[in-house]
Amino acid sequence: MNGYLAMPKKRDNGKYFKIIEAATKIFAEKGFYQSRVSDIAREAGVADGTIYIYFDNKDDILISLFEEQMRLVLENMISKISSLDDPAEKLKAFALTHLRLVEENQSMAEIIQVELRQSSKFIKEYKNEQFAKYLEIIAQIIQEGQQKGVFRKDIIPGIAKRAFFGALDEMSRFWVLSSRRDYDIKTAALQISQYFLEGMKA
Amino acid sequence: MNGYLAMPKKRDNGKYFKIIEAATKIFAEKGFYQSRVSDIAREAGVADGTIYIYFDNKDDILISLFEEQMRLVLENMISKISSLDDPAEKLKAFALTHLRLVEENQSMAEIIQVELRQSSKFIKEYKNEQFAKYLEIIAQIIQEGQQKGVFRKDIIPGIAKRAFFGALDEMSRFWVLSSRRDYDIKTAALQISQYFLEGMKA
Amino acid sequence: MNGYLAMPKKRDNGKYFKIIEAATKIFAEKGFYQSRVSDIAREAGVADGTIYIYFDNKDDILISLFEEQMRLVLENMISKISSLDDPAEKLKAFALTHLRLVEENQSMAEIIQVELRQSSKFIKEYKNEQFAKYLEIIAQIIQEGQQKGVFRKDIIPGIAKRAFFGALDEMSRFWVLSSRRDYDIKTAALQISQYFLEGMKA
Amino acid sequence: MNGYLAMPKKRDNGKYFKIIEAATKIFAEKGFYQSRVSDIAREAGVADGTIYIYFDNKDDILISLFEEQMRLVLENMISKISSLDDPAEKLKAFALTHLRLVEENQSMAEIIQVELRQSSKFIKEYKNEQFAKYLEIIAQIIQEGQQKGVFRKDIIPGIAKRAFFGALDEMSRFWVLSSRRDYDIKTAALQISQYFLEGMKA
DNA sequence: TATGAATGAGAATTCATTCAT
DNA sequence: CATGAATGAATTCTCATTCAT
Repeated sequence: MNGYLAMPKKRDNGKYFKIIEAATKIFAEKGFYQSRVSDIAREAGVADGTIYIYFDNKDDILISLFEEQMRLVLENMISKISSLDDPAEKLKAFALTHLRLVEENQSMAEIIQVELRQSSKFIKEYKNEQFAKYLEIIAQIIQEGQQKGVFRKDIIPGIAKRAFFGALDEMSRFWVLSSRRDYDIKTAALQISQYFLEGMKA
Repeated sequence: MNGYLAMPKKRDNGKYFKIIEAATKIFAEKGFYQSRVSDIAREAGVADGTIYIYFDNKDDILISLFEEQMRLVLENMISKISSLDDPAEKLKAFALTHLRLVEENQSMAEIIQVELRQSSKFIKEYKNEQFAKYLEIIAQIIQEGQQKGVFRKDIIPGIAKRAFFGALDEMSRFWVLSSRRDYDIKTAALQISQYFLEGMKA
Repeated sequence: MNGYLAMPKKRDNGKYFKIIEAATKIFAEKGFYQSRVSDIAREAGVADGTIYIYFDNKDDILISLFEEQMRLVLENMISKISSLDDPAEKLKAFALTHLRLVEENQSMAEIIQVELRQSSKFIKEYKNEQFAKYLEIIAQIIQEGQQKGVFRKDIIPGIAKRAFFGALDEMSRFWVLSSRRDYDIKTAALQISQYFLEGMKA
Repeated sequence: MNGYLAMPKKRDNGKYFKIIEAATKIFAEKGFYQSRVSDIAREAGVADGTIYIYFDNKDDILISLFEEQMRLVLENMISKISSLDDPAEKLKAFALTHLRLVEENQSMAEIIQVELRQSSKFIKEYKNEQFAKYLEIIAQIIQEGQQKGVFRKDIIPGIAKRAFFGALDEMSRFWVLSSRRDYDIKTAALQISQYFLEGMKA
């Protein structure tokens, strides 16, 4: 059932995901460059060499981990959003869902924030399509709002999507990296959505 | 005005800054971990060993580079803001100045965005102190606005400052990393300030 | 008989001992500080990195080499001595065995004499424990002789053991370092034992 | 008055000896290879480069230090011995003087013991003539004793000189390296001389 | 498939020595 | 003579990756 091209990795037994999980933990703890392949192997309970049966190299672990996770995140987000009609509600839902995902998945969030989204090595060489799709969800909400006449026409979706994502992202970075939690998720999600909703209101 | 203690070891001749400049270029090009100390030395036109007369180790180059730059950025931003009265104008000025600094100083911006986040915990934590000061400028503008009654009282400055910075930051990350420039700086700065100004208007 | 904990990391194949042997040769030839880890690796026929699978670092090679050898030397010496009854005969046997061990194991002897003394304080202190046991064999012979009434009671074993060992050691140092051999081993062993036996006779 | 050939070093001001003194302290503390030329320079209160005006290189410092000191030691020892007639008294005097010199000059003693006499690098390349002269003093005492009929004829001076020196040396190594002092110098010197005197008595 | 010992290229850092001032 | 900043060769150790078992 798995297409050859779309799923070139061996995933028969659980090892592929065991390694992904282990890498998620290790990368989040120490960062990509500080993490040793053998650390991941130990954490996953496999031999060093086994990693290279499932992944091409260390870079590939990071990218696979990211793709794997982003697929889930995108699915999750789309299902949450698509059941709603009102663009304003969609935006609020996006904010809340995003922050919740970060909270439920701290390690992954830290990796995406620190290692992957910002890593010049990867961001430059690796065409980050998953992330672009994620941003595009926001852009679509905004465009929909503009078509429905609830958001101002002069809002530039290409700017607003980044601004909105950046606002959420900075907030979650703070949480992820500082382990402090001054404001609860709902409050933060609401405040941020509010700034933008008011700011973009027609 | 700079205290003796804060002063880097030696700056007699221009070597200290020549190395900082070289490192800025190299780090921006290849990333911190991909950069070799000898790359920096070659770029700076000094011997490898000379680096270690002016810096303790590779990490110290990154930290010094950051400190050197943040001093300028903070000074610059404060001088731009303090000449204005209206909190709304201050926020707009912050946005514009921030994006301009990024543009004028691409390599440095890239390093701060990309490298300082993936570096060792020590550096991350170190960075946060300087960075916190920068964020605090925004918080102060917001509080001032609330006191003057131009911003809503229910805005939480601790959230808003991050949201606003994150919006700008995401925008500039896009520029820095993608080398595309779909929107000009003024447009982006205005749009982003506008979202927030409208969103926070009393 | 050897406890698990005292056992070097891995000895599956002969690599551990191949490296010890290679190091013995190289250290004896060039001295500890003049020897390169890669020299040892080449001599042992392994890759540089392989050394670090079996040893923690360069110092650890020297320590292991010494420990490995001292175990043999102590066992050897004790078995030679314990079969004898007369303290005078024991002392002669000690002298002869010591000089023979040195002769049969020139490289090792040179390392113990030369390198362990000039190495870091840690090694010096470490060495003393094993070495103390060796000296104690002499002290016991002397005490036994005093109890049996064949050695004078005013002999201080703590001084005599060092004097006797020092006499042998200086003799063997001469051999080891000079590669001259003016006197044969038996002659030297007998002369030296004689000085002391006469000197300590009751 | 200083012959050109015998005294090629510049010693005008006190710098030459200041450096020798500093090196003596530093080498004794950390060992030759662990000592940095700049450590010596700092200790001597001169610039790094100044060292190279007075010495050819780091090795040369060690050798010069040794020669300088051995000259004094030899002079001292010869003057002490030559005033005595009885070979037995001479041997006792040698032992006492040797141990006193060690005690009065701990740093130097440690260097001679650890760094120079045992250092394969130097001992092999550097023809240690001063040390040979020192040993020869002992041999002469023994030969004199044999001629006077107080020492047995079958004593081999070439062996006995080393045995006697080795006995003293091991004793002093113990003092120098362990910083313990279980027996006072006179006791040790007397015991050791006694062993040999009795052992060599005709 | 799975293993993990072995590999060896690679990189940060040190420090004896030089030489322009 | 004296200085000490600059040099750059040299060396230990790491770690991603391979491959014989």
